[in-house]
Amino acid sequence: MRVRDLPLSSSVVDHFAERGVRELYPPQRAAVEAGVCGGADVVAAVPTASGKTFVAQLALLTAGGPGLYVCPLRALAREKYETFAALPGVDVGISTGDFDATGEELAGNDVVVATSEKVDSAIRNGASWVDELACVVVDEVHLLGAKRRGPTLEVTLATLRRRNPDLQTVALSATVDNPDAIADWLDAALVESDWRPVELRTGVAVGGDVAFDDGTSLSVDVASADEAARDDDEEVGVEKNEADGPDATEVTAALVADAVADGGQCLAFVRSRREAVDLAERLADEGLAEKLGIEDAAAAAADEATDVDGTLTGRQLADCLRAGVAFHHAGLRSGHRSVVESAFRDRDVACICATPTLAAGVNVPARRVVVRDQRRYGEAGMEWIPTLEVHQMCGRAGRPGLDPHGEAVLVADADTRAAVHERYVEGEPEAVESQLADPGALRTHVLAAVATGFAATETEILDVFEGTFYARETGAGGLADAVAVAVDDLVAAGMVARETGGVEDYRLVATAVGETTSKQYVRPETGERIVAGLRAAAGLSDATTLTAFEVICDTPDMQDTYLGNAERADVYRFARTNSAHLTTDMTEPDDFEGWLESVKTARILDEWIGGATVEDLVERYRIGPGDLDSRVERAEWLLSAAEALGETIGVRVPAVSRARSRL
DNA sequence: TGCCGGACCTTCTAGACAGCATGTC
DNA sequence: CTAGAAGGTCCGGCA
Repeated sequence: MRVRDLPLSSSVVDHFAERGVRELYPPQRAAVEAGVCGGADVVAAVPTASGKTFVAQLALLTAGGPGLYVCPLRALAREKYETFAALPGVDVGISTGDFDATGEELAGNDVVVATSEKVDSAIRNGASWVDELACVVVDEVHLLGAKRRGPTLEVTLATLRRRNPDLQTVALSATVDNPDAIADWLDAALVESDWRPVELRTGVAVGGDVAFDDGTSLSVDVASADEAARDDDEEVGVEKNEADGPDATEVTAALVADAVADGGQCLAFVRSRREAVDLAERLADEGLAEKLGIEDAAAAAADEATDVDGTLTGRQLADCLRAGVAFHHAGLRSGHRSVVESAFRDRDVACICATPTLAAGVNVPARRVVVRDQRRYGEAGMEWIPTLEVHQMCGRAGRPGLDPHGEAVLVADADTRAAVHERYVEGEPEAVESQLADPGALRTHVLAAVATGFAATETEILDVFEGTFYARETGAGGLADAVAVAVDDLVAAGMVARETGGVEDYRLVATAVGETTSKQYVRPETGERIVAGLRAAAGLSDATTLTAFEVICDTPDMQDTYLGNAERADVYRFARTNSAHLTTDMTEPDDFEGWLESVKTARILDEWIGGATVEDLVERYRIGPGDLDSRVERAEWLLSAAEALGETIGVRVPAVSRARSRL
């Protein structure tokens, strides 16, 4: 099947031809046969890099009306915005929290790219363009299984489809265990495929020996440092059994060096941020830049990193980059992240050592992917990383047109080899499960349904949820009790009121506070905490910016910052000496630990507006530069929500405005 | 007395969405 | 209930 046979304008056909796209990939053909170009609802569960974006473009271009492309990450939204904007004759708009593109101007676009939260927010704020859509494409739908963000995805999609029954829905998913359930939910045709443009082989490494799933194998020389270690073991005797091979880090280093010697780039995934940095520094000694002959470009990338800031992290990154290596995790500022990402795409970096950020983020394909750690510290101690996640890491292997094939290597030892192979090489990815039943998620979406006027009774709320993945899987009835609880909670929180019209006949309406809470896109618990905080602050004789920060940092919408043992006493003392400026009685909070963390965050933010530098704060409070940035960003948002809430309850706290303007 | 090595203890752990008005190029 | 790596501390042995 050829591109020019599709119902596309000749300029669009030319556009694709210029990029070498003339023939459809098998999964793309299957999507066309399923009717993406004819307005049919389609779910495509295919690997990353198998041409999902093209399927999205087909749907959007042939929809005969405005289209919406929903994706989970702002960085992804920008990436897609650029590829769509390159299409001839297509007006594209972007709408994410960090990107200016105001309300009604989106109505004129052929395609709008947005995050799911932004779409949800647009609906809550009554944006008109969402009702005029002819087509919605949801990228990474499997994320509806995500704890916090999954529910908003499914409720948003359900609402969109309910308000616009003719809406064409195209959902793109990673390969998961139950794509049929998703297709069934959307009444869509299912296209399933594990075809990839570049062959991918996955293997398990024990010592320097890798056994791939296609029967091939590979041996790399692992540094001799571990030989000595093995001698030591013998002396100790039975203490350690000889099954313990060389160190996983050494194996990883050898695998990276091997790929680079062959002219290929590598991605190495590890468990924690610090280990990503450690690995990168360890690899910096290998002279990878020389092996790839990229010294000059690597030095240029290092200079770019240096220009971002003078943080310790920035200096470490620059040093690594100079040696042709980089690390990547969420503690990096976005400036550093994009330096690393673009340097890698330009082949100016041989290897990135990363936490899972990179697995789900922007496109950074490599010749070889090494997954050093398959277990990670989680809620229940050491947990196996979900198969889906590991597959997404592995899926980054293989650059179309550049690599003969992609290789994914899972580093194990003799003890774990079988388990790793079974779980990740043979094993199926997990099924996607709805998280809507979570009480917190339900509260916010029940409030949104009431505040927007879509529902005025519990029955109508259930109607809204009827189109949800949860309802299709479990039956909407399963939600009835939980919704009743959510309504009670919201009434108790002063977000929703029952307007009685008869004995059993009452209507649910959002209170003024409930309405602005929903429109400001904060969770009900956050709105409640802010309202209480504002009232308390108004009663304080000396409310300062610290007061404002304490209130917004004590909400579930502010991420908490780690409070080390050594710091605890210090923060406690800080809280005591500043108790006149805090809205919380120190003997009161039932979650004292959590509150102390909030105080720490508030203190950081207060010093930030007081003129402290990133370098200083990062060092003194042991947080990543990127963590500081994201907290500042959130504080701006929450302070504006606090201002709006203050206005609706008629309580003015000047310190809030002061804090906000100084941010 | 001073240095070094090792047993033992302590610390720490992935990621990232949202509002809005005003100023600036 | 379940881990494991890195860094710090303290003690003992040795020159």
